[in-house]
Amino acid sequence: MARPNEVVGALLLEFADLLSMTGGQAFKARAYEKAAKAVSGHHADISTLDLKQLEQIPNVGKSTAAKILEYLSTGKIETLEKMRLKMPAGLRALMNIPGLGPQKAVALHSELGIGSVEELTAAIEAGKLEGLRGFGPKTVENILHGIEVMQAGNTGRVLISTAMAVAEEIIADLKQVKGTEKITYAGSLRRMKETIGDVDILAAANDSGPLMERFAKTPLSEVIVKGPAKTSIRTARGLQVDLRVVPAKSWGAALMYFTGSKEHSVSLRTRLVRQGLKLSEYGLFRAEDNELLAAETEEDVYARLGLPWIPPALREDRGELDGDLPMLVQESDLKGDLHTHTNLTDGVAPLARMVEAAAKRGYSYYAITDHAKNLPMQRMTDEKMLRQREEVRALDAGPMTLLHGTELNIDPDGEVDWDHDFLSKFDITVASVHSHFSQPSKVMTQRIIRACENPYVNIIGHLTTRKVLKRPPVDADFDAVFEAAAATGTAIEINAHPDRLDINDDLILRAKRHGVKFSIDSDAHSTGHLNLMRYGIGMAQRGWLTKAEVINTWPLAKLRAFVKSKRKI
DNA sequence: GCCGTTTTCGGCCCGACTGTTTTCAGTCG
Repeated sequence: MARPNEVVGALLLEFADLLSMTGGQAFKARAYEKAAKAVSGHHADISTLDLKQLEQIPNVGKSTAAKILEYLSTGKIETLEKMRLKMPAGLRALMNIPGLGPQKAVALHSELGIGSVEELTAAIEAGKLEGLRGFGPKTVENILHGIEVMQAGNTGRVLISTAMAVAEEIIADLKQVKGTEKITYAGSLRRMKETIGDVDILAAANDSGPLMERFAKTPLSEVIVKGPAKTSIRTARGLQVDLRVVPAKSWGAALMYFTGSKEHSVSLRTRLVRQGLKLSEYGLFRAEDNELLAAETEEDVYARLGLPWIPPALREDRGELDGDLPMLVQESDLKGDLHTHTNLTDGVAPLARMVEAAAKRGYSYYAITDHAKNLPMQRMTDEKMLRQREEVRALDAGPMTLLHGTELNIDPDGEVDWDHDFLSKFDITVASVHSHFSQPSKVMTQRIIRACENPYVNIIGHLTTRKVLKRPPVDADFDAVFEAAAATGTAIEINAHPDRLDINDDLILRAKRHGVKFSIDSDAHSTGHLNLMRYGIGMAQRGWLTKAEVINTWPLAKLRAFVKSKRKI
């Protein structure tokens, strides 16, 4: 079952949508949207909070707090129920059609009684929209196309790696255009969010024409809008890509503007309005006389606002404007990878190739952690594992130190594959849940805590076992797990594979509060996967992590001491 | 509905683009 925070967040969002459809309440709707986001992302379980504590959540006031309490005690929110009665359930789905917002949705309902996507399609086919104010032939055509796009499942979010590949390909192409002074990706991709809704590309050039022309001709894509400052396309796979072109002198302000997040920008803007300033994509200006104060670099603009440059991963309005910023962990801080596979189990590359590729990354240590024997499909045996250890020792000629480890299976009771004697011969171990995902929360929690208590388990791998956009996380009391991990000296993995990104930023922030240590690992099954670390680093940065909190940035001696001290418990 | 160095009322980011409009509303990010 989902956390109460997410359930209530979704209800508040529905409330916001319904409000925006009734019109004239735009600010109220926005307030509920903000509250919804704050509640979903709040670190504490809202079902454990009282009225006062609920009101402490930013953007949650008396009214929303009361609604949350009402939901927690009765299972529903009376005012929401009443609003639902006024609007057909399918009307909200109309807003998912690209180009169709709340105003048009409600017009379709009040004028023609349309309350679902099916009814809208039928009405268009019957010509009923002709003559309806605001619905000219072009609009109707766009709506039909929007329905097609939506029904093809082409409006959702994509993995960050998918978006990154598209962005890097387009940028490489547009770099060739004459007159392009700078070009980079911005938006949620630059902030390293786990999924990406659309790709924002920013370029600096005096004349935007050639860039826009070239971009509009991107193969296998359709143009959504095209103008001198902004052009949007949709790729065949349904990913929207926006290109903005600004003069080089506005680069910093524009990069800030298009990097967002929206919440960060709004918070920043609200503050500076009070100082008599205003910020747009063209620069920071004094409000009274429009004097340009800063624009060329992000550093300039933030500095003029009395702020340090804020790393994109922190720009989520989670307190980054309020005080000291952490020295975020960087990819160059990583001294090794502690979770990797070879073709002895389900990897595709032999040991020597993996080691060679890892050495090229400049690591000072590298752990081989093939699957353990209780995962039958991997056909692991004691003998195979011991033979691999000999191979690892033979290959270990430095300067990169090889660690022989394994990825253990946390069985349904919290036990792992081998006895203490066998386990004690590994240099380091990862333990992960690979089956029985749907245990009740209490059982799952105890299961993982028991693994943490095993003196030979050093890292819990992909804790929630979720697959991004595919499989939900397991149900467990993660705060209890983090408490146990911190107490036993067990690190929690940040699995860098873009399919997993497990744990994610929200959980990292919660884990941090318990004093947990982390390990950022590629979980590589091929040499190419070693380079996926960038996504794990992105997630760690979004979780405000510093180098000191990440065990694979530590020197080898300190890492070995971390393993050793747990075995003494 | 929420918030506060403009603090219990009055403002809430703001610009680009499209379509329909005859000066602007709606949508989007």
